Amino acid sequence: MLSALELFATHGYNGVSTSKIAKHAGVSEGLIFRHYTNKQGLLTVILAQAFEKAAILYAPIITEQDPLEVLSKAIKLPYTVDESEYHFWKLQFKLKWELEISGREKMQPFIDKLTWALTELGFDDPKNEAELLNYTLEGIAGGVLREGLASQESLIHFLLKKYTKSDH
Amino acid sequence: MLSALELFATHGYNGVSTSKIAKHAGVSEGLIFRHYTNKQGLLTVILAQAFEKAAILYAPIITEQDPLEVLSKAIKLPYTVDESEYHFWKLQFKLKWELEISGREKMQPFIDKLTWALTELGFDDPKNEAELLNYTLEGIAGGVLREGLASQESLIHFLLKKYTKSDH
DNA sequence: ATCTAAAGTGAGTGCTTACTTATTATATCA
DNA sequence: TGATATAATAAGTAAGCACTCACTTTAGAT
Repeated sequence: MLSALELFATHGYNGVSTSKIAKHAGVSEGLIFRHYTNKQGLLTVILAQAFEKAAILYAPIITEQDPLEVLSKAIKLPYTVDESEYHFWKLQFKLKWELEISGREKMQPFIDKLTWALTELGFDDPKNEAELLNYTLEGIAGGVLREGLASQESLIHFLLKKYTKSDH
Repeated sequence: MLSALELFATHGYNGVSTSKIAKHAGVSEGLIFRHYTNKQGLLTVILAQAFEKAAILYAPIITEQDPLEVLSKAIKLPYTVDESEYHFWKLQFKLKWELEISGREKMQPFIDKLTWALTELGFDDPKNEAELLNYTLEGIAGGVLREGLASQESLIHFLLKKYTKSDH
Protein backbone atom coordinates (compact mmCIF):
# COMPACT_ATOMS: atom_id res chain seq x y z
CA MET A 1 0.00 0.00 0.00
CA LEU A 2 2.90 2.29 0.74
CA SER A 3 4.31 1.04 -2.53
CA ALA A 4 1.18 2.06 -4.37
CA LEU A 5 1.19 5.44 -2.64
CA GLU A 6 4.75 6.06 -3.71
CA LEU A 7 4.09 5.13 -7.32
CA PHE A 8 0.80 7.05 -7.54
CA ALA A 9 2.47 10.09 -6.01
CA THR A 10 5.35 9.88 -8.46
CA HIS A 11 3.61 8.98 -11.71
CA GLY A 12 -0.05 9.74 -11.08
CA TYR A 13 -3.00 7.36 -11.00
CA ASN A 14 -3.18 6.74 -14.74
CA GLY A 15 0.60 6.59 -14.99
CA VAL A 16 0.92 3.42 -12.92
CA SER A 17 -0.39 -0.07 -13.66
CA THR A 18 -1.52 -2.63 -11.12
CA SER A 19 1.19 -5.01 -12.33
CA LYS A 20 3.87 -2.40 -11.63
CA ILE A 21 2.45 -1.77 -8.17
CA ALA A 22 2.50 -5.50 -7.43
CA LYS A 23 6.06 -5.87 -8.67
CA HIS A 24 7.21 -2.82 -6.70
CA ALA A 25 5.53 -4.16 -3.57
CA GLY A 26 6.89 -7.67 -4.10
CA VAL A 27 3.50 -9.37 -4.14
CA SER A 28 1.36 -10.99 -6.79
CA GLU A 29 -0.98 -8.83 -8.82
CA GLY A 30 -4.00 -10.90 -7.83
CA LEU A 31 -3.51 -9.99 -4.19
CA ILE A 32 -4.25 -6.35 -4.93
CA PHE A 33 -7.67 -7.29 -6.27
CA ARG A 34 -8.38 -9.64 -3.37
CA HIS A 35 -7.69 -6.83 -0.91
CA TYR A 36 -8.98 -3.76 -2.71
CA THR A 37 -11.45 -5.13 -5.30
CA ASN A 38 -10.06 -2.95 -8.08
CA LYS A 39 -7.48 -0.27 -8.84
CA GLN A 40 -9.86 2.52 -7.85
CA GLY A 41 -10.48 0.75 -4.52
CA LEU A 42 -6.77 0.83 -3.77
CA LEU A 43 -6.68 4.56 -4.43
CA THR A 44 -9.72 5.10 -2.21
CA VAL A 45 -8.03 3.39 0.75
CA ILE A 46 -4.85 5.41 0.21
CA LEU A 47 -6.84 8.65 0.00
CA ALA A 48 -8.74 7.85 3.19
CA GLN A 49 -5.43 7.41 4.98
CA ALA A 50 -4.12 10.63 3.47
CA PHE A 51 -7.12 12.56 4.74
CA GLU A 52 -6.61 11.02 8.15
CA LYS A 53 -3.02 12.21 8.23
CA ALA A 54 -4.12 15.64 7.07
CA ALA A 55 -6.65 15.85 9.89
CA ILE A 56 -3.93 15.05 12.45
CA LEU A 57 -1.71 17.72 10.94
CA TYR A 58 -4.41 20.38 11.04
CA ALA A 59 -5.72 19.47 14.49
CA PRO A 60 -3.37 21.75 16.51
CA ILE A 61 -4.50 24.68 14.37
CA ILE A 62 -8.20 23.92 14.66
CA THR A 63 -8.00 23.70 18.45
CA GLU A 64 -5.70 26.72 18.92
CA GLN A 65 -7.39 29.57 20.81
CA ASP A 66 -4.91 32.38 20.17
CA PRO A 67 -5.64 33.92 16.74
CA LEU A 68 -2.05 35.00 16.17
CA GLU A 69 -0.90 31.47 16.92
CA VAL A 70 -3.46 30.10 14.45
CA LEU A 71 -1.89 32.14 11.66
CA SER A 72 1.62 31.33 12.79
CA LYS A 73 0.96 27.61 12.96
CA ALA A 74 -0.85 27.65 9.62
CA ILE A 75 2.02 29.37 7.87
CA LYS A 76 4.64 27.17 9.51
CA LEU A 77 2.73 24.03 8.57
CA PRO A 78 5.36 22.89 6.04
CA TYR A 79 7.84 22.57 8.91
CA THR A 80 5.58 20.14 10.77
CA VAL A 81 5.26 17.76 7.83
CA ASP A 82 7.74 14.92 7.93
CA GLU A 83 9.48 14.30 4.65
CA SER A 84 8.29 10.70 4.79
CA GLU A 85 4.75 11.99 4.31
CA TYR A 86 5.48 14.04 1.21
CA HIS A 87 4.03 11.25 -0.92
CA PHE A 88 0.62 11.70 0.71
CA TRP A 89 0.72 15.40 -0.05
CA LYS A 90 2.04 15.10 -3.54
CA LEU A 91 -0.71 12.62 -4.36
CA GLN A 92 -3.37 15.07 -3.28
CA PHE A 93 -1.98 17.85 -5.45
CA LYS A 94 -1.71 15.44 -8.36
CA LEU A 95 -5.25 14.08 -8.00
CA LYS A 96 -6.74 17.53 -7.67
CA TRP A 97 -5.81 18.03 -11.31
CA GLU A 98 -5.58 14.53 -12.71
CA LEU A 99 -8.92 13.22 -11.47
CA GLU A 100 -10.38 16.53 -10.29
CA ILE A 101 -10.62 15.29 -6.71
CA SER A 102 -10.38 18.53 -4.78
CA GLY A 103 -10.91 17.47 -1.17
CA ARG A 104 -12.16 20.99 -0.59
CA GLU A 105 -14.74 19.97 2.02
CA LYS A 106 -11.96 18.47 4.14
CA MET A 107 -10.22 21.85 4.09
CA GLN A 108 -13.24 23.87 5.11
CA PRO A 109 -12.69 23.68 8.89
CA PHE A 110 -9.16 24.97 8.34
CA ILE A 111 -10.35 27.89 6.22
CA ASP A 112 -13.05 28.64 8.78
CA LYS A 113 -10.45 28.76 11.52
CA LEU A 114 -8.32 31.14 9.46
CA THR A 115 -11.38 33.31 8.95
CA TRP A 116 -12.02 33.31 12.70
CA ALA A 117 -8.43 34.25 13.50
CA LEU A 118 -8.40 37.08 10.97
CA THR A 119 -11.70 38.36 12.35
CA GLU A 120 -10.29 38.39 15.89
CA LEU A 121 -7.27 40.29 14.66
CA GLY A 122 -9.49 42.95 13.13
CA PHE A 123 -8.84 42.34 9.44
CA ASP A 124 -11.19 44.27 7.17
CA ASP A 125 -12.54 41.38 5.10
CA PRO A 126 -11.58 38.22 6.96
CA LYS A 127 -13.54 35.89 4.66
CA ASN A 128 -11.72 36.93 1.51
CA GLU A 129 -8.49 37.35 3.43
CA ALA A 130 -8.70 33.74 4.61
CA GLU A 131 -9.50 32.45 1.14
CA LEU A 132 -6.52 34.37 -0.18
CA LEU A 133 -4.17 33.15 2.50
CA ASN A 134 -5.27 29.61 1.83
CA TYR A 135 -4.41 29.93 -1.85
CA THR A 136 -1.02 31.35 -0.93
CA LEU A 137 -0.36 28.54 1.51
CA GLU A 138 -1.35 25.98 -1.12
CA GLY A 139 1.07 27.59 -3.54
CA ILE A 140 3.89 27.42 -1.02
CA ALA A 141 3.03 23.82 -0.15
CA GLY A 142 3.19 22.96 -3.84
CA GLY A 143 6.55 24.69 -4.08
CA VAL A 144 7.84 22.69 -1.13
CA LEU A 145 6.74 19.43 -2.75
CA ARG A 146 8.25 20.25 -6.14
CA GLU A 147 11.44 22.01 -5.10
CA GLY A 148 11.94 21.20 -1.43
CA LEU A 149 11.39 23.02 1.83
CA ALA A 150 14.58 25.07 1.57
CA SER A 151 13.38 26.73 -1.63
CA GLN A 152 10.37 28.20 0.17
CA GLU A 153 11.83 29.10 3.55
CA SER A 154 12.44 32.75 2.76
CA LEU A 155 8.86 33.02 1.55
CA ILE A 156 7.46 31.32 4.64
CA HIS A 157 9.24 33.71 6.97
CA PHE A 158 8.20 36.68 4.91
CA LEU A 159 4.58 35.58 5.03
CA LEU A 160 4.85 34.99 8.76
CA LYS A 161 6.09 38.52 9.33
CA LYS A 162 3.42 39.91 7.08
CA TYR A 163 0.51 38.31 8.90
CA THR A 164 1.72 38.39 12.47
CA LYS A 165 3.18 41.88 12.65
CA SER A 166 0.71 43.80 10.54
CA ASP A 167 -1.55 46.78 11.21
CA HIS A 168 -4.24 46.38 8.63
CA MET B 1 -5.23 19.11 -32.52
CA LEU B 2 -7.95 21.09 -30.79
CA SER B 3 -9.55 17.73 -30.19
CA ALA B 4 -6.41 16.41 -28.54
CA LEU B 5 -6.12 19.59 -26.49
CA GLU B 6 -9.66 19.21 -25.25
CA LEU B 7 -9.19 15.58 -24.27
CA PHE B 8 -5.77 16.13 -22.67
CA ALA B 9 -7.17 19.07 -20.71
CA THR B 10 -10.14 17.03 -19.54
CA HIS B 11 -8.59 13.64 -18.79
CA GLY B 12 -4.85 14.32 -18.62
CA TYR B 13 -2.09 13.02 -20.86
CA ASN B 14 -2.09 9.46 -19.55
CA GLY B 15 -5.87 9.42 -19.36
CA VAL B 16 -6.36 9.66 -23.13
CA SER B 17 -5.34 7.18 -25.83
CA THR B 18 -4.31 8.04 -29.36
CA SER B 19 -7.22 6.01 -30.68
CA LYS B 20 -9.66 8.09 -28.65
CA ILE B 21 -8.07 11.30 -29.88
CA ALA B 22 -8.37 10.10 -33.47
CA LYS B 23 -12.00 9.10 -33.03
CA HIS B 24 -12.85 12.39 -31.32
CA ALA B 25 -11.15 14.32 -34.11
CA GLY B 26 -12.78 12.25 -36.84
CA VAL B 27 -9.52 11.13 -38.43
CA SER B 28 -7.63 7.88 -38.63
CA GLU B 29 -5.23 7.01 -35.86
CA GLY B 30 -2.35 6.62 -38.30
CA LEU B 31 -2.61 10.27 -39.27
CA ILE B 32 -1.66 11.38 -35.78
CA PHE B 33 1.64 9.55 -36.05
CA ARG B 34 2.28 10.82 -39.57
CA HIS B 35 1.85 14.40 -38.35
CA TYR B 36 3.34 14.29 -34.86
CA THR B 37 5.64 11.24 -34.89
CA ASN B 38 4.31 9.98 -31.55
CA LYS B 39 1.89 10.82 -28.75
CA GLN B 40 4.49 12.91 -26.93
CA GLY B 41 5.10 14.87 -30.15
CA LEU B 42 1.43 15.80 -30.28
CA LEU B 43 1.60 17.08 -26.72
CA THR B 44 4.75 19.08 -27.50
CA VAL B 45 3.04 20.89 -30.38
CA ILE B 46 0.01 21.65 -28.20
CA LEU B 47 2.21 22.95 -25.40
CA ALA B 48 4.17 25.18 -27.77
CA GLN B 49 0.90 26.74 -28.87
CA ALA B 50 -0.21 27.12 -25.27
CA PHE B 51 2.99 28.97 -24.37
CA GLU B 52 2.48 31.20 -27.38
CA LYS B 53 -1.00 32.11 -26.20
CA ALA B 54 0.32 32.72 -22.72
CA ALA B 55 2.96 35.08 -24.05
CA ILE B 56 0.30 37.10 -25.88
CA LEU B 57 -1.77 37.28 -22.72
CA TYR B 58 1.13 38.48 -20.58
CA ALA B 59 2.51 40.95 -23.14
CA PRO B 60 0.43 43.97 -22.05
CA ILE B 61 1.69 43.49 -18.50
CA ILE B 62 5.33 43.09 -19.45
CA THR B 63 5.27 46.29 -21.51
CA GLU B 64 3.22 48.34 -19.03
CA GLN B 65 5.19 51.25 -17.57
CA ASP B 66 2.90 52.27 -14.71
CA PRO B 67 3.61 50.00 -11.71
CA LEU B 68 0.09 50.28 -10.33
CA GLU B 69 -1.29 49.29 -13.71
CA VAL B 70 1.07 46.29 -13.79
CA LEU B 71 -0.47 44.98 -10.58
CA SER B 72 -3.97 45.82 -11.67
CA LYS B 73 -3.60 44.08 -15.01
CA ALA B 74 -1.93 41.07 -13.41
CA ILE B 75 -4.73 40.61 -10.92
CA LYS B 76 -7.43 41.15 -13.54
CA LEU B 77 -5.79 38.64 -15.88
CA PRO B 78 -8.61 36.07 -15.50
CA TYR B 79 -10.99 38.60 -17.09
CA THR B 80 -8.85 38.83 -20.21
CA VAL B 81 -8.83 35.07 -20.83
CA ASP B 82 -11.49 33.93 -23.23
CA GLU B 83 -13.42 30.91 -22.04
CA SER B 84 -12.50 29.17 -25.29
CA GLU B 85 -8.91 29.12 -24.09
CA TYR B 86 -9.59 27.51 -20.74
CA HIS B 87 -8.44 24.17 -22.18
CA PHE B 88 -4.95 25.57 -22.74
CA TRP B 89 -4.80 26.75 -19.16
CA LYS B 90 -6.25 23.68 -17.64
CA LEU B 91 -3.74 21.54 -19.49
CA GLN B 92 -0.86 23.50 -18.02
CA PHE B 93 -2.13 23.09 -14.47
CA LYS B 94 -2.69 19.39 -15.13
CA LEU B 95 0.74 18.78 -16.63
CA LYS B 96 2.51 20.66 -13.86
CA TRP B 97 1.46 17.81 -11.58
CA GLU B 98 0.94 14.89 -13.93
CA LEU B 99 4.22 15.11 -15.84
CA GLU B 100 5.97 17.66 -13.61
CA ILE B 101 6.25 20.14 -16.47
CA SER B 102 6.32 23.43 -14.60
CA GLY B 103 6.90 26.00 -17.33
CA ARG B 104 8.42 28.14 -14.63
CA GLU B 105 11.04 29.73 -16.92
CA LYS B 106 8.24 31.01 -19.15
CA MET B 107 6.73 32.76 -16.12
CA GLN B 108 9.94 34.42 -15.00
CA PRO B 109 9.52 37.66 -17.01
CA PHE B 110 6.09 38.06 -15.46
CA ILE B 111 7.41 37.57 -11.92
CA ASP B 112 10.28 39.95 -12.68
CA LYS B 113 7.79 42.58 -13.81
CA LEU B 114 5.76 42.11 -10.63
CA THR B 115 8.96 42.53 -8.62
CA TRP B 116 9.75 45.74 -10.50
CA ALA B 117 6.26 47.15 -9.94
CA LEU B 118 6.35 46.34 -6.22
CA THR B 119 9.79 47.93 -5.94
CA GLU B 120 8.54 51.09 -7.61
CA LEU B 121 5.61 51.21 -5.21
CA GLY B 122 7.97 51.01 -2.25
CA PHE B 123 7.13 47.58 -0.92
CA ASP B 124 9.52 46.37 1.78
CA ASP B 125 10.56 43.07 0.26
CA PRO B 126 9.44 43.19 -3.38
CA LYS B 127 11.12 39.91 -4.35
CA ASN B 128 9.25 37.83 -1.80
CA GLU B 129 6.14 39.93 -2.25
CA ALA B 130 6.13 39.17 -5.98
CA GLU B 131 6.70 35.48 -5.41
CA LEU B 132 3.81 35.48 -2.96
CA LEU B 133 1.48 37.38 -5.25
CA ASN B 134 2.30 34.98 -8.05
CA TYR B 135 1.30 32.00 -5.90
CA THR B 136 -1.92 33.75 -4.97
CA LEU B 137 -2.70 34.52 -8.60
CA GLU B 138 -1.99 30.91 -9.54
CA GLY B 139 -4.39 29.78 -6.84
CA ILE B 140 -7.10 32.09 -8.12
CA ALA B 141 -6.48 31.00 -11.71
CA GLY B 142 -6.84 27.38 -10.62
CA GLY B 143 -10.09 28.28 -8.86
CA VAL B 144 -11.40 29.93 -12.00
CA LEU B 145 -10.60 26.84 -14.07
CA ARG B 146 -12.19 24.43 -11.60
CA GLU B 147 -15.20 26.43 -10.46
CA GLY B 148 -15.60 29.23 -12.97
CA LEU B 149 -14.78 32.92 -13.03
CA ALA B 150 -17.83 33.94 -11.00
CA SER B 151 -16.63 31.91 -8.01
CA GLN B 152 -13.45 33.97 -7.77
CA GLU B 153 -14.71 37.46 -8.60
CA SER B 154 -15.07 38.60 -5.02
CA LEU B 155 -11.54 37.42 -4.34
CA ILE B 156 -10.13 39.18 -7.39
CA HIS B 157 -11.65 42.51 -6.41
CA PHE B 158 -10.48 42.10 -2.85
CA LEU B 159 -6.93 41.41 -4.02
CA LEU B 160 -7.09 44.36 -6.38
CA LYS B 161 -8.05 46.69 -3.55
CA LYS B 162 -5.38 45.22 -1.34
CA TYR B 163 -2.51 45.80 -3.75
CA THR B 164 -3.56 49.04 -5.41
CA LYS B 165 -4.76 51.00 -2.40
CA SER B 166 -2.26 49.93 0.21
CA ASP B 167 0.24 51.77 2.39
CA HIS B 168 2.79 49.08 3.17
C1' DA C 1 -3.86 13.72 -69.08
C1' DT C 2 -0.15 12.41 -66.20
C1' DC C 3 3.24 12.45 -62.86
C1' DT C 4 4.40 13.42 -58.03
C1' DA C 5 4.15 14.36 -53.39
C1' DA C 6 1.60 14.81 -49.68
C1' DA C 7 -2.64 13.52 -46.89
C1' DG C 8 -5.21 10.09 -45.24
C1' DT C 9 -6.65 5.30 -44.29
C1' DG C 10 -7.43 0.89 -41.75
C1' DA C 11 -5.94 -3.43 -40.67
C1' DG C 12 -2.37 -5.31 -38.13
C1' DT C 13 1.94 -5.39 -34.68
C1' DG C 14 3.49 -6.99 -30.13
C1' DC C 15 2.85 -5.50 -25.68
C1' DT C 16 0.35 -3.89 -21.60
C1' DT C 17 -3.86 -3.17 -19.22
C1' DA C 18 -7.28 -4.20 -15.40
C1' DC C 19 -9.17 -8.02 -13.77
C1' DT C 20 -10.36 -13.43 -13.04
C1' DT C 21 -9.88 -18.03 -11.75
C1' DA C 22 -8.04 -22.39 -10.41
C1' DT C 23 -4.68 -23.86 -7.40
C1' DT C 24 -1.44 -23.95 -3.55
C1' DA C 25 0.68 -22.34 0.86
C1' DT C 26 -0.09 -20.86 5.56
C1' DA C 27 -2.09 -20.15 9.87
C1' DT C 28 -5.70 -21.27 13.56
C1' DC C 29 -7.99 -24.09 16.54
C1' DA C 30 -10.44 -28.65 17.68
C1' DT D 1 -3.03 -34.30 13.54
C1' DG D 2 -6.36 -32.85 10.64
C1' DA D 3 -10.20 -29.81 9.27
C1' DT D 4 -11.10 -25.21 7.90
C1' DA D 5 -10.60 -20.69 6.64
C1' DT D 6 -7.78 -17.29 4.83
C1' DA D 7 -3.64 -15.48 2.27
C1' DA D 8 -1.21 -15.68 -1.71
C1' DT D 9 0.01 -17.08 -6.16
C1' DA D 10 0.63 -18.10 -11.26
C1' DA D 11 -1.37 -18.38 -15.33
C1' DG D 12 -4.65 -16.98 -17.64
C1' DT D 13 -8.46 -13.47 -20.23
C1' DA D 14 -10.29 -9.97 -23.41
C1' DA D 15 -9.68 -5.41 -24.29
C1' DG D 16 -6.82 -1.53 -25.00
C1' DC D 17 -2.36 0.54 -25.78
C1' DA D 18 1.19 3.17 -28.81
C1' DC D 19 2.72 2.58 -33.06
C1' DT D 20 3.62 0.57 -38.14
C1' DC D 21 2.85 -0.37 -42.78
C1' DA D 22 1.01 -1.26 -47.18
C1' DC D 23 -2.06 1.01 -49.52
C1' DT D 24 -5.55 4.66 -51.58
C1' DT D 25 -7.08 9.28 -52.18
C1' DT D 26 -6.36 14.02 -53.15
C1' DA D 27 -4.23 18.28 -54.98
C1' DG D 28 -1.21 20.81 -57.82
C1' DA D 29 2.20 21.47 -61.40
C1' DT D 30 3.56 20.33 -66.05
